[in-house]
Amino acid sequence: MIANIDELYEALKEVMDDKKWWNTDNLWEIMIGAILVQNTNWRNVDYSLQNIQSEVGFLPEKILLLEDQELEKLIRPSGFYKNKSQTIKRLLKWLKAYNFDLEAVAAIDSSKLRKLLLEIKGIGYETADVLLVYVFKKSAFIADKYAQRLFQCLGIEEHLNYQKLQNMIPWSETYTSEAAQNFHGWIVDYGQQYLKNKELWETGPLSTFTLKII
DNA sequence: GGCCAGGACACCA
DNA sequence: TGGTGTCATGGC
Repeated sequence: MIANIDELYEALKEVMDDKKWWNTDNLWEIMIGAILVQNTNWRNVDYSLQNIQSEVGFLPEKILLLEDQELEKLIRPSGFYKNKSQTIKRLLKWLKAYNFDLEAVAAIDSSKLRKLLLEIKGIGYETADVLLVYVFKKSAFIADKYAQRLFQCLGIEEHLNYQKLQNMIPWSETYTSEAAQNFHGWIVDYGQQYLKNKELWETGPLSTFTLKII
């Protein structure tokens, strides 16, 4: 268990820019981007998002009307396009039962909503948490690869995976959705700047941060 | 030309 | 529960 997660939050806040992680307020774009970015470079995702934007403008009804092959063609640049196109359709079909009313879905209790999202094939822990935090404005700690790398660098000895790290973090829902977004965004940014290799890590401002492990 | 990028899943022991 | 192969593209 990590005892000073709040100190890490403050330390990141101190050294990182307060930029928005997504360049859009369109929740449907964020949702689809969250699926497309699975194990994929953001640049490639951007090509796909532009294709979807120009073809159907992120309207969920229109996306569901696309033939499988049409959707696959639009998202081809971001890779794994057969899997991802089906995941997008499954998620949108699930949301159709709520009349595409994202506010109604967001009203569902956080842990129940997480379970429901995880029942959708193609949505795993990370994507579910990203959707919770960025689309449904819930509070959660996103324990992605960059977070795992960061905590590994900070001295966690055992090999981490998504669940292990998340279980080590006593995440309090007193953190707002915005705080959860900040935390995640800062960690990813930090990872891209300072977690490429050991030498880089040692030049970073967090290399002297001391994790309290209990 | 090999390697990587904000995963997820089926299959196996 | 935990490890491994598979799904795929574009940029560096």
